[in-house]
Amino acid sequence: MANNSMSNTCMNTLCGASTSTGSMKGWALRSGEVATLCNKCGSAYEQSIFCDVYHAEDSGWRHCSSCGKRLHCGCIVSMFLLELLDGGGVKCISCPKVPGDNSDKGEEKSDGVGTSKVNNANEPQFTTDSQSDGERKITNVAEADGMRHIFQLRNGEANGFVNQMKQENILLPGGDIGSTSSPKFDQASNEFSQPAKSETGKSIIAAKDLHDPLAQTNLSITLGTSLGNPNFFPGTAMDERMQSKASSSLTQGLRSRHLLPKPPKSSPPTALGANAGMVSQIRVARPPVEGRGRNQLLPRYWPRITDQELRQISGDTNSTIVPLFEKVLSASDAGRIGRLVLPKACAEAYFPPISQPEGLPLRIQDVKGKEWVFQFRFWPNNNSRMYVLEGVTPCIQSMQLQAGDTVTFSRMEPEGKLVMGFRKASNSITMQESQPPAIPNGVYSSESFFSGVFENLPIMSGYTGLLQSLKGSTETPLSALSKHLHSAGGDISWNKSEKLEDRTRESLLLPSLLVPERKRMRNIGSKSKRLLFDSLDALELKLTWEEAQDLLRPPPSVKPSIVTIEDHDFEEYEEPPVFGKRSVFVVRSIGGQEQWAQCDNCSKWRRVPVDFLLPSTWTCMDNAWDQSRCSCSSPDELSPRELENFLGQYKDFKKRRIICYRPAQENESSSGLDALANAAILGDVNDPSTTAPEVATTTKHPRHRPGCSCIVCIQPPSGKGKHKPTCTCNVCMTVKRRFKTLMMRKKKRQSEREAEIALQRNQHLFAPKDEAEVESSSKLVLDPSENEGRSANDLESKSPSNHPSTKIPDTNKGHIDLNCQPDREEESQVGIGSTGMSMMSLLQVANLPLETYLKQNGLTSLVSEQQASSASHVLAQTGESEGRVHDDCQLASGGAQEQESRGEDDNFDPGHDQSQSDHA
DNA sequence: GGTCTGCATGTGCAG
DNA sequence: TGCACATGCAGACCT
Repeated sequence: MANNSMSNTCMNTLCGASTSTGSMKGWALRSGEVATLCNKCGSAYEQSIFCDVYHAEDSGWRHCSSCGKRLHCGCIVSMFLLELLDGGGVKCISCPKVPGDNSDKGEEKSDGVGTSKVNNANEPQFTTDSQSDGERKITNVAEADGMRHIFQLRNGEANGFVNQMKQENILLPGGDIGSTSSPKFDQASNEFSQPAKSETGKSIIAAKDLHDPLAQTNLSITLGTSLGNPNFFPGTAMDERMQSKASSSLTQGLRSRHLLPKPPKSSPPTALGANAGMVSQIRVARPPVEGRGRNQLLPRYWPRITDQELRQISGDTNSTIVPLFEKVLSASDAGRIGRLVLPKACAEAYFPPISQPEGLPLRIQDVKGKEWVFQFRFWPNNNSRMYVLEGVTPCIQSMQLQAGDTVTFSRMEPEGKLVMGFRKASNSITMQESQPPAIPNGVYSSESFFSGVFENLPIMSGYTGLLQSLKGSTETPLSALSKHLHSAGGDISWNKSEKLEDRTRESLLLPSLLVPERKRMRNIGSKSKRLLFDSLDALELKLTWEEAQDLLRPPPSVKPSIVTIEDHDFEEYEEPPVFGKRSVFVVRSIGGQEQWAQCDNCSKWRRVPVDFLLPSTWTCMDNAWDQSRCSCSSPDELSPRELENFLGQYKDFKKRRIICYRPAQENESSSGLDALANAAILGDVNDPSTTAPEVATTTKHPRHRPGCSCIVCIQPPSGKGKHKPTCTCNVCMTVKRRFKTLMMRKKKRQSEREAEIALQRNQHLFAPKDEAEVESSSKLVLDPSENEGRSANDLESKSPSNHPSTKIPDTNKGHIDLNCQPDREEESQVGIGSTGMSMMSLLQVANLPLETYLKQNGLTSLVSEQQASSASHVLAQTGESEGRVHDDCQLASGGAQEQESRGEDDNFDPGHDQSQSDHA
């Protein structure tokens, strides 16, 4: 047998081990499969190439059970030819269509293959290998034309191509290889006279036809595993499906060739064609050649490696990187179990064929050059196989990967080494900010593909990361983004990306950008219980009470009724508020406040009147105050630098908010609003040290009107210095008035408690214990006036768990209470009367000067605190929120002491009061 | 008790 | 409807 005499060299050119030295090891696998592994270098992709070498004479060649034609096995060509018979033996699949072609029967001449693959009319047909070279003409004219076209196309690179074809010929399976030498390769490469080459050429053409631009790419063809390791499962017929699968693998392999680094002009004809100019930068999924069967890789596994990344990963070496596939890590993959489930198609296409569940060790190099050995194996699963890589935990940990991240498998050519890259999938703005800027990370910004290597990714990676997240290039968000990019004039830079990011993020997470992320995340857990939810996203979505309040707007077309309380006008709406659009307030250095709104269409920022309440949607068209900027086509009023500064500080605020939010969450002794209310009353909301001095942005309180006494609005104006204790401005007066109200409540509760204790004491004296308890409890329930008179706080105070000193904010804190009743205060005051405390006396107390009251109640410390802590600078609304956040943080830790010092101040129900103010 | 291993099972998707 | 695959689970094995 000619091929037995052949000495082959390991395709790893750096290895060079040859069969003659015994360095090659092969396994004849089931029914035509063969796997080889170089003992020296571990390269394991040559199985299809040298299969005839490693097959025993008896098993290396099969004869068709029907026609007796000698069939090759386990090689690329035979993928299309071999049919495994249930009863044993093999059969060339062309037999039914080309019967009686026994010309090769018994012939041991290594013509390679029974290439009499008969296809449908649309398929190129090739003559059988029994034909002479002259007869081995391509009968499909179009195909021939295509081949000529290839040569013509490659004419300028003829030498290189021929060389490549030589290389391919070397790699090509079949008897040709086993029995021929390089001259024949040359001949073959020139004339495509060899069936194997015809087959390959066909594939090339097919690939080329579909990926024409790619066809101009580097055709440094190196047959990868994809070309030669179809798994022939026992008992499975090589039906059309298998063919297509094999074809898919083949075309994938061809595709891989086309994915080799190429001139920037070459762009895959993906749906991103519109972005062809950016294609070399954009992370575009490289689909398998389309139309080559139903079993091509699912798009989710298409590698999305930019050419630049390919060049990067290949580094200074001459190696080329052939992206094979990628996979988003599932929780299982990234878990401690250390098993990475491989997509079946990918495993069978790109990894060595394995016939035993034990599989074989696979050496995979990571992007840092470290080599890992994983066990590539499978489990039988529902008449199928489930391929896994075992022992990946160290590698996963080394790369610091987690569920949702992506691992990418590539092959380094010509070494043939498998390379495992990764790409982080973090989508948090904070995470991104925490990363070095060169490796912006995040779905909205960028990602660090092969982060160990691509530390100097171009700024474009911001978009590529985003695009990467958009699985499948045809998804609408991608198009939208593409449009956005184009609308941005193609000025793609990280800064731009950042701006986009800012804009989107500030727009409360642009849904269109969230959608693909969610879609992508479906890969890691389609089951609801498996969905991952980024904690910081959760944080983003978690609106605090006051944040939600910030977004509330008076209901449209509803006129408020004005209620005057203590010479202050309050708007009262019968309809519940609606959510409005977030805006940004800026305090100009020259003085004065500005409100800025972002157009929902073009994302440009427009200046709007300070007192304008933005509706839920707002566009430039609605900018009635500046006719020069009432269109999206109008330029930004802010210079890029101003905008950067403008948004940068807002981002800082958000970052601090996130940081602060956590400890505030952990300490529930004082809710944010509670703390804010107390802090506002004490006037220390705006600690200059904790707020942005000049630009403090947030939304404006919807009810913010002169005289509004809500928690937000009562805060002292900034930039005007501290208020004096004797200040009688509205703000100070409101603060004082509300504090008096607070004190009144405190007094009322004390009185009620005393009265209650006295009552119980009396009941104990004049009634049996049980009866007294029943009466007492029933009185609480049955006596509506008294029950109503008892505030919720009072009732809560009865509960041991709600002891004033340990009171935990009720569950309504942090939530919007749209149903609060403005007259509740009155009810509670009625209740005060019922407890025996004179309303007149309370009014007297209320009319006392605050300082007098405080002194009478031993709260002088609060006086000094209030005087010392008046926040003096203007609060732009973000500053308010920021102050709140900081106060949340500060009060979360110090809230207990503060509450303690304030006695029962914590019984002040800010939510109620807030709502009351709002409704007042 | 923890970890590993092999297999089973449920779910979503593609054909 | 079948397949792919994420994950559960039970038994074996290890510490």
